[in-house]
Amino acid sequence: MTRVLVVDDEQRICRFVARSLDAHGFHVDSAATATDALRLAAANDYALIILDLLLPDFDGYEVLRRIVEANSSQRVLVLSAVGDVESRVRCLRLGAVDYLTKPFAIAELVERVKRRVDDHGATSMLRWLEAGGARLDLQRRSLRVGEREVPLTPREFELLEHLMRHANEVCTRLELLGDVWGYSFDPGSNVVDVCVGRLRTKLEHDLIETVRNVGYCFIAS
Amino acid sequence: MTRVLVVDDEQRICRFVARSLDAHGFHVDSAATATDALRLAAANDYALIILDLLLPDFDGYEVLRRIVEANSSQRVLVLSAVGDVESRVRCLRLGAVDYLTKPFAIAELVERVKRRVDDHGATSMLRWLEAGGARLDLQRRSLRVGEREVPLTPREFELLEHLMRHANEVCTRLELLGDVWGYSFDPGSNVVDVCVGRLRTKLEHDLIETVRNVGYCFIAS
DNA sequence: CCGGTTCGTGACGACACCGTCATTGGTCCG
DNA sequence: CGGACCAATGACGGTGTCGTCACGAACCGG
Repeated sequence: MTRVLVVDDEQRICRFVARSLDAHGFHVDSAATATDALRLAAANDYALIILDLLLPDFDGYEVLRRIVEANSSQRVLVLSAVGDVESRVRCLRLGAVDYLTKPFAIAELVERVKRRVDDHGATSMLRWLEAGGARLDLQRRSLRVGEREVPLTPREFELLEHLMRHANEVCTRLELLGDVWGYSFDPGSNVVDVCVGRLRTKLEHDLIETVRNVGYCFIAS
Repeated sequence: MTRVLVVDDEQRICRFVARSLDAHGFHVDSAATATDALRLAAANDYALIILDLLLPDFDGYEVLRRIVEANSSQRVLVLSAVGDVESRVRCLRLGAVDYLTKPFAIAELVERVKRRVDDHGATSMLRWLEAGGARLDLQRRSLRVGEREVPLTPREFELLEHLMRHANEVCTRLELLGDVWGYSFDPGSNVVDVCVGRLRTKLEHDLIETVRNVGYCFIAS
């Protein structure tokens, strides 16, 4: 069973989250202090660690740093009361895979956990992603569609990587803005649409489907 | 012992290369046809395959494609009589790790084989490279030096990656031009020097040493 | 010490990237 | 059918990247 560690000093939240994840088939451990968290993280192999930044005995960033330093492939989802951009980028730079601000809807947390756990297998470094006649070379950051080699800009690459990693799933604009652009807010423009448009002309088959009012979806079959 | 496969239709070359590599401590298998090569590649785990593009029974590019397709982490060094740029980039795009034109000095081949074999362990996807107080994040393509996060341009990243992967070894300009710029010729300008210069200002400690008349070397200690 | 070669660096310009916006085209619903 | 909303697209410009070059500094041999 997939193991997940929840780190939060509030017993209430810990139990709440644990119960919800448990109901979705995860095996959940929990820790209320940084010391416990680090000990458990070192002793077990968790698919994901859900880490509250506010802990009694240690600075949250420091805990994150140590966890990732000890095991660089450890995936961490940060929970935080502060939602500002600096904190977000700081965590992502330290190696977190996602960042969610309190208060949060439990449904969203579960969704994100599922997604990040699924990532786990895929992220562990394949050489390329392949779907629908398109092959994305993750090491060379290039795209081959059919027999032709198509150059991608960095942004286009990151966007396409995200879409292909979640092939056949709908990715919302906000999710894309967060994961590809690093925004935790809506810039109020159509950046995503434009970038998707540019990708489409390069892919030349309609591999990216638009889901009205929601976002986009890469069609794998 | 490190296993290497030599694929060449000329018996003479096969034996010659095999003997030289054997003398340097490699366990060498050889194949004279594409069919044999594919069979052996599928059956064994080679640290490196040295592949002549000119084979009696198959197109060399096709063989390369199949080898890499069957095992995307298989490293292949291409030997070829044609030295033009198109062939080179085509092979590298298909997944080759190096490209050497015939005729070649056996010493150079041995050197390259050693280097590419050493790569093997390092390349198999660490999260980051760390040396001399600098940490290069291979997934985020960013650099952390001390406590500061320094942005790198794509070129700078690739150059620094190469230098750090071969820390404490001298990298010649030609080697860098080949591996980082994809040139198989000398453009007759000082691109490398300029790019190294830009990197140095970002690293801020003199981690990159210049080796007069040869090239550059990243100092790890 | 001197001349030649090699290396470092600042300036410049071409070009690509990418976010914005306005306009057009599509879709849904009353 | 018409209006409202949403998505697609072409144009534009700011900004960053990167190769080139020229000039000065460093180095080396005689």
